[in-house]
Amino acid sequence: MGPVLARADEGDKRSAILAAALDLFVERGYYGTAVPAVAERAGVGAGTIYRYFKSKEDLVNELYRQCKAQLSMHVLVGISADAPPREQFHQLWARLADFFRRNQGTFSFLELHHHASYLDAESRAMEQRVLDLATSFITRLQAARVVKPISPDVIMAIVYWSFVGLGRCAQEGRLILGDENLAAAEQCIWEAIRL
Amino acid sequence: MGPVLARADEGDKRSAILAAALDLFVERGYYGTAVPAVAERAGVGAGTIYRYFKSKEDLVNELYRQCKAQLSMHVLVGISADAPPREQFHQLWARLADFFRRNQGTFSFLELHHHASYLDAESRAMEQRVLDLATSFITRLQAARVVKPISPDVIMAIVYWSFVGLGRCAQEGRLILGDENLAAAEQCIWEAIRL
Amino acid sequence: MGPVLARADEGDKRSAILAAALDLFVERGYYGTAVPAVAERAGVGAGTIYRYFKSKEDLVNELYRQCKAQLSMHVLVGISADAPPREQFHQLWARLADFFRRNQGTFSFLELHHHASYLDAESRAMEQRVLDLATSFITRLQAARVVKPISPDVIMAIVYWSFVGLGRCAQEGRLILGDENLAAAEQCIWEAIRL
Amino acid sequence: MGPVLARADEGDKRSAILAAALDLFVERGYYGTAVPAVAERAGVGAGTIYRYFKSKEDLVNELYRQCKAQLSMHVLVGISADAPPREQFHQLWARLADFFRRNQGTFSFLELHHHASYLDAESRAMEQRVLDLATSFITRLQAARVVKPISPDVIMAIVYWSFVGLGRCAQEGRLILGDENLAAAEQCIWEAIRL
DNA sequence: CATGAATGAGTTTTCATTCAT
DNA sequence: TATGAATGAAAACTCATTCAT
Repeated sequence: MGPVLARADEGDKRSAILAAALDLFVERGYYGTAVPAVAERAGVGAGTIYRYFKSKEDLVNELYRQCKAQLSMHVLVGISADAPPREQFHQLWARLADFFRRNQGTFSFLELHHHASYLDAESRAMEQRVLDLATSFITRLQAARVVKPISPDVIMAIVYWSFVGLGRCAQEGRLILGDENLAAAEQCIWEAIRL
Repeated sequence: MGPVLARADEGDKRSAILAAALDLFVERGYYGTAVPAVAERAGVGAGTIYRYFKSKEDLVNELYRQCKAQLSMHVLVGISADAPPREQFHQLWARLADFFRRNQGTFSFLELHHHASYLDAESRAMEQRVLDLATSFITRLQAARVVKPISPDVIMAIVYWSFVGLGRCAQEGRLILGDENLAAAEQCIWEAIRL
Repeated sequence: MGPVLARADEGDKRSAILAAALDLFVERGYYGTAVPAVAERAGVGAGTIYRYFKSKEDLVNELYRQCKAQLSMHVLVGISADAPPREQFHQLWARLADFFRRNQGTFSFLELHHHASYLDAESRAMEQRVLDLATSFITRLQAARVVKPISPDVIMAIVYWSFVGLGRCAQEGRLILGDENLAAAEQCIWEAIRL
Repeated sequence: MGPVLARADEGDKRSAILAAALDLFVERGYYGTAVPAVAERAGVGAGTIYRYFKSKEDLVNELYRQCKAQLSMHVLVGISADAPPREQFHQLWARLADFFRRNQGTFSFLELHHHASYLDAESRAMEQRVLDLATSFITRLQAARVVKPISPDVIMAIVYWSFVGLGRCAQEGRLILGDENLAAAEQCIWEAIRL
């Protein structure tokens, strides 16, 4: 077996561990999840996890960073900055919805592990970078006088956490996050923030 | 002394345990909090907790129900149903803010333990009752044609979770939840939901 | 209330505790029985037990001695020494059976706590006294050349433990310890030991 | 090395735990024996016991079944069914004595844990199988008109429990279970049951 | 590299005993 | 005298981590 395949295998194993950890951390929380349980679901030996991650804490932090990067890539990067503001907001909302539909686990994980005590400096730093990205997006719309000239954090909280709330309702089965509800919510939130 | 003081002492100890558990569950989560740690912070022996609560799970459920009741009492009960709709919404928002300011721990606890796997049937039932109360409040405003005629759950998610997001930003220090920001957010959310 | 009644009450309480302990020790064993459980079944406060007994170990030892005394009084004392030997043996057997029928709990307790590690010197001494009594009874029959001239302990083991075995079978429901089986067993054991 | 040695090691550890548990359960009883004490005597870590046994209850049940199987194999299986009845009984008695001499702990354990509340259905079932085996042995001798035609359970109780009693006396040091006493007791019990 | 048996510190929970009332 | 709430030491059991294979 050549080194290419070997590296692919390595990647596979690492990914399998991260995927298994994601599922279990969402289901049972960080402290509620045993490392051997992650190993079993990933189909690897318990010791193998320690080849790829220094500790359980390291694992959850790596996972957090990966998920955060995925979310911000998917949602924030590449929105057409020269489209009309309402269209930009529509794109943002649609990307959030798309990400949620395709990566419910990732979304739940991020939300449940928000600001948890075991997140390290690097994870906090990455969180800050994403926040900065989001803030600059809002500030641009405010500068164009299409979004209310209030604290960008207030705008951000409203947009992001409203969506989180909708996601939770959907997961609890109290709401179907179909096109209709998504469109209605989008319009609500737009009216909330537009000038 | 008489039984009055004795009962007060009993209540004191029970309350001390609940208060200590609230703090620690918010800081470290349910699985991350050891029962002796709760005991120590409450200033009682570890065994004493089991006089008042059947198990750690029982403790977290009792706490959940107490907090949920407190929140819904404070926020939903007693809003003047005959005031103008905008005024009713203002009262709701002000009560949320007031509750948050005075019971940040309670608020965080409820939000972190939302739909956790260790919540029992009774806690779920209480949650449902509070949801029903909130839904009927929204439905009334929709019937009066002052709130958008979309799924009440969407309205509820937007109002409640926007506030949760603001609370989180405040706790992380990214936002000061003063009168100005609160008023701005209130106006945003009103514009989000009003017809 | 006069001292007479008070003392009667005291006796009642002590007896209630001993009776409760007997039941529970038989059901769950010494280590398997909690002192508060004894208190509850006896209808007294947990602390009260420590007015009458120095410790759990003291309680089980007092109980052991009381039961042992009861058994030996009932079975060994007062057998007509001048009756024919077969009649003496019949009396012994009938008394054992009678005691078992009327005090199954006491009988089981004695048998289960035979030579347990928590029995103290006094209890062992009482056990020895009862053994001596039994031995002298057997030796007398051997001197009269009606019982086999072998070690009295062998005779004793056969008589007493055969009866214990019958009692156990009865308690497990595999045998009804009625007149018929008792008479049959008596005749067997007599033939076992008679010269 | 190969899997053969590996498996032998596994078996060694499991056996060490069972042997340690046997000793301690005999000395202090089930509830009186702490799992870490078993671990220490077995020379393994406390957690290791839970690799081999699901719980303390599982451990005691496995041990019970193993001991019961050993006893019945040793005593009941392979008695020459075509030897003269008195010789068959002699073989039985000699096997009991031999088993006792070589496995005092096993014998005591079985006797102390007879019908204990923590024995599970499988253990009870195995006990029943052994009882059935013994009953059929007795019934055969009764059919041949060499043993008294009374309830086989009475016969069994007399034979087995007399031996138990002798074993106890020996363990307490009140009796030496040498050839002489064994032969005397054997003759007694034979006279007890023979027609 | 990968494994999973082994471990002991840490978890939840129980209980013998004390002591304020 | 009687109580039962309070306690902390010790129980059963779990799990992050290591290491021999």
